[in-house]
Amino acid sequence: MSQALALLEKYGIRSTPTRRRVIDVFLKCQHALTLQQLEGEMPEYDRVTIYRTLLAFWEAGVINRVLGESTQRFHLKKDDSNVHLNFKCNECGYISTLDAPEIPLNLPQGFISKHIHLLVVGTCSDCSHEK
Amino acid sequence: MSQALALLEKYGIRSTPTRRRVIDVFLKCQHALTLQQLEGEMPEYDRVTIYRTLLAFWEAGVINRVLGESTQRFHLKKDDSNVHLNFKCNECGYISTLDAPEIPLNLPQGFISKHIHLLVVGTCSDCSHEK
DNA sequence: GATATATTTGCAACGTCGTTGCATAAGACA
DNA sequence: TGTCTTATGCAACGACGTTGCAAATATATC
Repeated sequence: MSQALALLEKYGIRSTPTRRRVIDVFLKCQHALTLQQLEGEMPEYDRVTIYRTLLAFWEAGVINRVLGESTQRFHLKKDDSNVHLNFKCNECGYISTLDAPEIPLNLPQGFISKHIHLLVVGTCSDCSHEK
Repeated sequence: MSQALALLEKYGIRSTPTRRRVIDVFLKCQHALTLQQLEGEMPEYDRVTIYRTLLAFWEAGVINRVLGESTQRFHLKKDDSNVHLNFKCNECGYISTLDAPEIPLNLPQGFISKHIHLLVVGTCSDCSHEK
């Protein structure tokens, strides 16, 4: 069974061509993708359908939204951690998901943290080596 | 001299009614604001003018953008730290700027970090006390 | 203080993006 | 296979960020 099918089954989501295709694209591209990028990778599918597919995936917990960008980006969820670390390279623009460290948060009295979104902006290894 | 005027002078920005007003609004509201919220607070000024004012402030380093929201939010810069910590309350929706801790980032080889944006999502003290 | 120059303002308008409604097509289940 | 549920594609909307341009305003110079 394909990896895509296995994922859909794991999260209890109906298998359709669009959905299998979206997962394949995510598996192929290792960085976080915008809706537009997905459209570009699978032009035979409708924009709205991809949009709704992402919604369904998001609700089911298959993917994560990257916070920190004007246009939304998504990537397959790696683990169930509450800490989400993404790295945005200013040179190539790619957003990669990294393993999140423990964050020593010192929130003021009364504040309750549910999710921690970390976006680190800088230069990725590919781009820093090129110089 | 008003606080607004002092700020404008400090950053070498021309003083105009719009700009002084925008700063006053920021000083009054302690949380991060969207363009729309600013419009609401100063309806006698044009939407685009406020937009361009924010642009100018942003370029001059007067304000920071909060990353992590679909609609952009801005707040007066507190210090020159590279770590930006904002807290979004899921109940009331307000975004407050908190003092940022040291982040023990363990980036892979070759990654260079310039800015660290932290968005903590949860419940703020006001909303958690209400229950 | 008056004039010339550089910036800012307000208005109109556009493009992109996220989103919804609805009729049709396709998956699930008996 | 037939029925029911869910997904798809198309059209279209609204919000938001953005630009161009002419008029108004701030700053510099005399």
